[in-house]
Amino acid sequence: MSNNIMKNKINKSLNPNISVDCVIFGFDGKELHVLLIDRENELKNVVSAHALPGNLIYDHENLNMAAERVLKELTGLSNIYLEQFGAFGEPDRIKKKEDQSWLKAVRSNPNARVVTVGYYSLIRMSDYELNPSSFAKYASWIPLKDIINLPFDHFEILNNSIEYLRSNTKIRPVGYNLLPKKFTLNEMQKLYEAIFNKKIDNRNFRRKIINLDILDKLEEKQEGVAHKPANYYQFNVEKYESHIEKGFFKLEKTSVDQRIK
Amino acid sequence: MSNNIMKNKINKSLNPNISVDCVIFGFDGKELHVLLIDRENELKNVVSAHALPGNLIYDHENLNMAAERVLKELTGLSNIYLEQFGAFGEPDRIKKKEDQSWLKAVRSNPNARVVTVGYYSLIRMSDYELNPSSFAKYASWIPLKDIINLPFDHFEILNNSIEYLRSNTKIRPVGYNLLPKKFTLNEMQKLYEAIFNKKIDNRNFRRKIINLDILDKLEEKQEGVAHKPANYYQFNVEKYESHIEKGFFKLEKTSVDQRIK
DNA sequence: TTCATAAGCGTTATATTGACATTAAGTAAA
DNA sequence: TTTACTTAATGTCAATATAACGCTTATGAA
Repeated sequence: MSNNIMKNKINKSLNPNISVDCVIFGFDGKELHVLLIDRENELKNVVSAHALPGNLIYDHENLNMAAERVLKELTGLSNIYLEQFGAFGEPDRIKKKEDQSWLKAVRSNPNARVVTVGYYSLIRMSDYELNPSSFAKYASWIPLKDIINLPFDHFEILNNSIEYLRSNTKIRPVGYNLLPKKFTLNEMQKLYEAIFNKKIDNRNFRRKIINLDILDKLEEKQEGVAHKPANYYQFNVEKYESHIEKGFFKLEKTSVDQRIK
Repeated sequence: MSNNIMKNKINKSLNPNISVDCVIFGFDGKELHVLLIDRENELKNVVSAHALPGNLIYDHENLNMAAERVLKELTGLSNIYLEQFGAFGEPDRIKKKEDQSWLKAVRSNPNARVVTVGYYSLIRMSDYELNPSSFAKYASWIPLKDIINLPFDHFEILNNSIEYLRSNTKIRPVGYNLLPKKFTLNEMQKLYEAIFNKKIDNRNFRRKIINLDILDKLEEKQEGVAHKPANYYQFNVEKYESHIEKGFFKLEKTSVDQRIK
C-alpha cells in the first residue's frame, strides 16, 4: 500500500475514542476565572451553554499537540503551555440525556465511548481580555465561583484541575503565568488566596515571597489609587526557574478555610 | 492458554484505541522492584521478554476497573489500590519495529493508534512472593535498577511513575502499602532511600518519622539477628490517614544524590 | 483638613531542620 | 568465655522557618 495515501488518510482522521479537554485559568487581580466555550454558537437549546474547550484528537498528533490545537480552534488562544492533569474514562461520561443533542450536532459518531485527557494552564487574563475580538465570540472568562455545573463530566474535570492546581501551587510558585508582568505583592497574595480560597496573613506572605528571592522590586509604583501606592514587582526569571523544583509554599495553620469576602 | 478464544471474545467490546498499563512497585526490605510480565509465554523471539502489565480496555468499564482487571489477568494480583499517574499518547508509541510481531500476536487491530493510561501501586512483596505459583509463571519482580529497557514506551512510562512516586512520597507517608505489617525503622528508612536513591541521616529520619506520630511501637523485637535486635513498629492507621493530606517529607540537603552501596 | 483605604513594616516565641558521634544489644567466631 | 562484628538506638546544638500579632504611612476623595 502507498504510504502517502495511508498517511493522508490517517492525518485527517479524528479518533472517535480519545479527546482532550482544557481548563484554562485566568486571574484578574481579584478572582480566578475559567475560559469556557459558548456552545450556543453551535446549537440552540442546549441545557448549559458553557463547556470546557475540548474535542477529539487526530490520530497523527500526540496529546499535547491535540490540546494545543483544540484550544486554538475553540478559543483562539495559542502558544499556551498546557499541562496534563488526568484522564477521565467513565463509560457513561458523555451519556447524559441533555448532552446528546449537542453531541449529535458536532460528532460523526456521537455514541462512541470517549476517554478524555485533561490539560490545564494558567494565563494572564490581561494578555487576552484587552483584545477579546479574537475569541470572545466563542469563549469567555467565567468566574470560577459562578460555575456550578457543566455538561458531560466537565464539572468533575474542572474540580480535578483545581485540586491539581492547588497541590502544584504548594510545591512551586505559580504566579509567573497568571500575574501581569508587573504586579504588586498584594495582587500576588490575592492570587494565592484565590487559588486556595483562604485568607493569608499579609506580613507572613510578604516575608515568604521576598525570602524566596525570585522577585525583583521595580522603581515603579501604582498611580492614581486612593491609598498608599503599592510597589511593582516582577519575576526574576532566572531565580524563578531555579526555585521551581525546590518546593516552597505551605499554608499556615491560621489560614483556615473560609470564603474570602 | 487459549489465546485465540480469549482474543475473539474480547474483541467484541475491547476498545482498539485505549489501554491501561500498570507499574507495580514492590519492596523487599532492600530495593525497589517492579512487577513485569513475561511475554515469552505468548511469543518466542521477542526482543525484550519483559513488559509492563497492560492491555486494551473494554468499552463498558472505566479506567480504574480496566487497570484492576488487566493487572489481575496478567499477574494474578487482585484487590490492589491503583492510582492513575498519566496518559501517554505519542502517535508512534507502539510503532517500534521490534514490537510489531508481539502486537500482531495479541491484538486483532495491531496498527490502531493506542493511547494508554498509566496506573501505579505500591505493595508489600512479602504478601505475594510467598505464594509465587499464583502468578509467577507470567509475571516476576525485577529490581528497578536492573530494568534498562522495555518495549513500546514502557520505559518512559516507568520513569514517569517513579517521578510520580517520588513527588507523592514528599507529601505523604507511603510506607503503609509497601512495608510489611510489622517493620523496623531501618526498613522504613531503607524504603525511603530506595525511592529517592539517596542516603538519609538515620537520626534525623527517625526523629521525623517518630514525630509524625503515625507509628505504634510494638513490644516485639527482631530475633535471631547477629546484632542488636531492632524494635518492630506498625502503622497506626487512624493517625496515618489523618496525616495523608498534610504533607510531610522533605529531603535534607546532606542527602545528596549518590548510589546506595 | 479630615477620612477612607490599602501598603508596608518588625518582633517574639515556638517548631523544625541539619549536622554530627557514641553507646547498646545481640550473634558468631576464635 | 572472650572478642569481634554488626546493626540499633540515642542527644544536642545552632540555624532557620514559622505563626501570631498591630501600628504607621502614603495617597486620593470628601
